[in-house]
Amino acid sequence: MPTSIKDIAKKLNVSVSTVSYALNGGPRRVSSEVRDRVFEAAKDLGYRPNRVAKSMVTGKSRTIGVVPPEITEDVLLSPYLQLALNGVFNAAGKANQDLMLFTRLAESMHDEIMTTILDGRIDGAIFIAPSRTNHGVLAAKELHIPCVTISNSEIEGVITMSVANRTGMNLVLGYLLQLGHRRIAHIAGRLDMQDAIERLQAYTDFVADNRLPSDDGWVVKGQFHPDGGYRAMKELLSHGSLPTAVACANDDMAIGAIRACRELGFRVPEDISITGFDMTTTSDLTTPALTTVRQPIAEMGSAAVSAVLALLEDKEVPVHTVFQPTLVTRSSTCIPKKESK
Amino acid sequence: MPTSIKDIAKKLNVSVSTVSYALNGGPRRVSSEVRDRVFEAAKDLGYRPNRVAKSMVTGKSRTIGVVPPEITEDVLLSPYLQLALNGVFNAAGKANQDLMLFTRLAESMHDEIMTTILDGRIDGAIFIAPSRTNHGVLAAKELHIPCVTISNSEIEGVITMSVANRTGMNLVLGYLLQLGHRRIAHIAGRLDMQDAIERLQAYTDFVADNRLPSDDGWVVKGQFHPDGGYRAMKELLSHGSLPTAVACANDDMAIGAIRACRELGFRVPEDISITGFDMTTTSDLTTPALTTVRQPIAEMGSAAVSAVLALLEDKEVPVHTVFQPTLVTRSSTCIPKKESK
DNA sequence: TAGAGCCGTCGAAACGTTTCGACGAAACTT
DNA sequence: AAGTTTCGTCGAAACGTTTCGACGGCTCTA
Repeated sequence: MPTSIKDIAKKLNVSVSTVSYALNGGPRRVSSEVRDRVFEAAKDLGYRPNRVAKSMVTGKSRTIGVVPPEITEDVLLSPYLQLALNGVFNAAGKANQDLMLFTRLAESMHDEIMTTILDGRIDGAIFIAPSRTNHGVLAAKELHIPCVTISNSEIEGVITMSVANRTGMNLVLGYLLQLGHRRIAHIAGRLDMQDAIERLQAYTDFVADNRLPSDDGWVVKGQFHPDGGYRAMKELLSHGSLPTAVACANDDMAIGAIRACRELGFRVPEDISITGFDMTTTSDLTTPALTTVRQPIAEMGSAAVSAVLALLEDKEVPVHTVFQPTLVTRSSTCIPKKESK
Repeated sequence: MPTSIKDIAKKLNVSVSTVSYALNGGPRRVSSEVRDRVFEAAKDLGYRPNRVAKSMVTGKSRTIGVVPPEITEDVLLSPYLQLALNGVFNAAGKANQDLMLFTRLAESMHDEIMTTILDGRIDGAIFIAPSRTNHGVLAAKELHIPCVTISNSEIEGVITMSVANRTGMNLVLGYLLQLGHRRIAHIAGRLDMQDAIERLQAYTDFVADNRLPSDDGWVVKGQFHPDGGYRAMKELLSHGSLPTAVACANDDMAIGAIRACRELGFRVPEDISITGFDMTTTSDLTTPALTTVRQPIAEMGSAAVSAVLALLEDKEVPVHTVFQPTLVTRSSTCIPKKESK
């Protein structure tokens, strides 16, 4: 039904190849007279090139696949994913690439994923925060498909854009220490994820290195969501020995933690300082606005797109690019009040 | 390079059609013996079906296009778009459809857009909150491509999922009135968008119908972003005659408005009640949490996906589906304090 | 003015599928 | 036992492109 290159050829009594050359300015020259007539006919007939057909012969689609962390209901509501997707989106736009968002990779196994991803619709894929056993990544790697992850779990041989987690954690802990805090607790993330592990480790090391008081109850798991943070904070506050500051492994949990404090009558930051990690768009909407660690996610998204493009051209790409986080001090932290040491 | 159906056929000394029948379980039957051998060979050779080739012959791609409002930097950071995209994403996953996110439709004109969208990669498109002159929508409509909008600007003949804006506004204004407010101001959105217009109109009518006091300075434009809301609120507060409540046309502006109040020393809600619209994920992170109007965006996304799918099967779809909003009362509103009438 | 080289054009193959018409062989009819 | 179905299979066309080899006609150059 839609007009094709053949229709133009027929109408003009020229060959399809000539039409193709004319339309693409393509690898052979065409007389300007014919070229003009081709364009005119194309316009008249309302011709639209069929990208699928083109893809089939060229093997390229000018489309990059994006795979969200683990596909469960409402992933896209995660502020972190929002940030990352936005970064990738902006960069893709600039690079003239569209994005293919995979929706059904959740429960699928290795084989099925390969089938879904590697079906020719995309040139390369970006995995956002895949778990370490993510089948898609493994599949892509195995088949040498251009594939980049925005993540802190390095998977051997997979191009990764990551953030210096330890640095970030040290930044925030150093700041708390400098304010005068010594009794610092930590709400950890999902410990099956590398980020959570690294941030926890940075905390443990920091406490040891600076000979800060520690307490078994001061490390609580919060699963990276607000509710987890909320519960973790309640647990911390019901504990005998109270910290003066709590460093959370991400903003979402910090938000939950603040809510828990408020409910139990603790003021933030006067009674207890709280910090986040990620600098999501939500982190300055809370009261008080969160002191947090900014990950340059937009830049990472952009770098990921560039990396996929470079891989497509068989260029060398460094396996591991580490981005430096920065400290963002806002009002959820202050000098601790003097009291029972 | 990758193995194709032909390789399987060759290896097994059968025809490609037989292999295709075996793999797809149809449309013709294949002896179970051959079928088994085909599957085995497919596995051995690491066969992955090529979706692009399939698309070319079937003309279908099992992919739905999603077009964000107007493509400028950082669209994806908008909480409203996040909500809508999430709704579409969830529904698409359930319907076994992937999503194609268009990144480069911003400055393009009519023709170019048609070329980009209608190039065979998608079966249908969902436009999220397109402006009334959106070229893509017009193009899709013109060419009878399955196309659905999630929007309140009805475009003639285009399937639309919208929210009853007036109802929503009446809900929130009615609530304020019931609390005892009579001096109510409005921060309006971008008046080139239908939502903004309808919400403003609902406000104007409500004020007139209930004979509420009104004031020229009580309707301020806020452009739908937090900064706009912030500036609008400052303007309102610097005005001689103060309202006791401000109904904002969306949550983002309400967030800005709250910040402005705080900076100028007004307490929310004690001195001034503030309401939003949309119930974005951010609306309960503010202090106080926003009283707002919930749009069932997830449902709308889901309905949009279903509609595209139905259109693809040539089913009839109602041109206009209106969803009912609900009032969410939280703590940014309270009874006005008695003072100078 | 003959040979070389370039130019513009054509026809055909290729990409990986799906599906239709054909056709023998086997399985049912009566 | 002859006719009719059904079954499993094959070959080929089709989808809309790109691009390669071929080729005739020009324009150079010597």
